[in-house]
Amino acid sequence: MSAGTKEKLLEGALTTLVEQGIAKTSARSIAAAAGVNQALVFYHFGSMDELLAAACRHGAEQRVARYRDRLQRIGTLAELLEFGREMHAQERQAGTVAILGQLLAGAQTHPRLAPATAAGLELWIVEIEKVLTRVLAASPLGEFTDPTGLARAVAASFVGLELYEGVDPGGAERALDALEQLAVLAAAVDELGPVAQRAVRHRLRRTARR
Amino acid sequence: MSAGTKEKLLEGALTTLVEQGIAKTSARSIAAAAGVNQALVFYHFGSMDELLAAACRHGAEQRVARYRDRLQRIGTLAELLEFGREMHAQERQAGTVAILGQLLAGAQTHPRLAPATAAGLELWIVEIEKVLTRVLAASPLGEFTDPTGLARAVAASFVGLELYEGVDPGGAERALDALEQLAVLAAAVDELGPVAQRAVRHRLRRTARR
DNA sequence: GTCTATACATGGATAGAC
DNA sequence: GTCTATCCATGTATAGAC
Repeated sequence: MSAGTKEKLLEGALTTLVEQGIAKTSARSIAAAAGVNQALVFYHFGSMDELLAAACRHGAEQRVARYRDRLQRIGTLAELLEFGREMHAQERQAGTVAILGQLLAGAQTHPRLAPATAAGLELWIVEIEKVLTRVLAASPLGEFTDPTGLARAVAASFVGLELYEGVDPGGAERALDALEQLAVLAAAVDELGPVAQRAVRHRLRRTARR
Repeated sequence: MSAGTKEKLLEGALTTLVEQGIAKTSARSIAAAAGVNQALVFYHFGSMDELLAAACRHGAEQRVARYRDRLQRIGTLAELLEFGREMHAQERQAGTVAILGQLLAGAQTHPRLAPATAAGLELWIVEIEKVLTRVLAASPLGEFTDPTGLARAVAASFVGLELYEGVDPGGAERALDALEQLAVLAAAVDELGPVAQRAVRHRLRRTARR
């Protein structure tokens, strides 16, 4: 059946990206991972470009769907932090971020792959942005932050951290801890008393002009 | 002359990584970029692995050296921010971050490349860590931050942002702006009056336990 | 839709002349 | 140290039988 094979190839592409990296992801390696004949890559997708582009979209949609509902019910920075840790652990194990890292690296010099990868990443970014917008609007920090930009920064940074983890797991863990410490710090500002908040705001308004 | 050819190959490897990406970086493409014979890759370096590892180290040392002195004279978060912007613009143009992105992606599934890439990144991290340690020690934020972890987070995030920029330049610019806004915010806390600082500290001490 | 076979390009690596 | 030539593996893609 066609749908079965197409699906197998999409999944095969994703596992190959994780296990072999973009440099060794080929029609043959994908077909082997999918357990199907190599020629079927071209029958179903026409070219490697198209298969990788489709796999990127497929993988991102599949994964983002797992969190959409839950993210919608998050209201505070502290809640977001806790759930973010959970998501991060799950997606790390699933290889989602590793896939994005490999595709992003490949897309740098591969015009056909770039828009597809951007679209895949965008699926994540949209969700992050929605939560951040909601959470920051209810915070004294809202006035000084840009959820649209921050969502993109968060997504890109996670990819960078995942790649870093591949060559220095200890360093990456230390980096994640430091960032979380920073986020906890921001969450603490949320709960500052009104006098202190006013003082902080006043100072920020004077300085944060750019 | 041997030193000349070795150097040419190292430089050729770096430009090839930027222009073609890790997936299409080969002994032939590097030799072409270097303007030397393909067989010389193996005469001088033995294998592609070794050449890439050497190129990574070579490139990082060369680039980091440009900033070491200047970074040593930076004393405040605001100064660091301004100089960081300058460094970022220069290194982006030189392709330094793009190279690290490609090597990191390749290293994920390439045991021999991983330690070399980690070492190259570490050269940058060490410098960032030194400045951050100095700057944060003089700041009320010092008590709540970990320069070692932050330096790693900064380096990894920049790689992620660079990769993201390759597929969505507008989004990446927005992300960088948002992060800079955040950094300016942190710099503002540095200059808070003593009363407000005490209030912030008090609150943070109570919350930032992890 | 799927398989075998195959053409044709590219890449890693070595041998041996210069 | 450098060049030519070459071997062999891997990769993209297509043709044609089933």
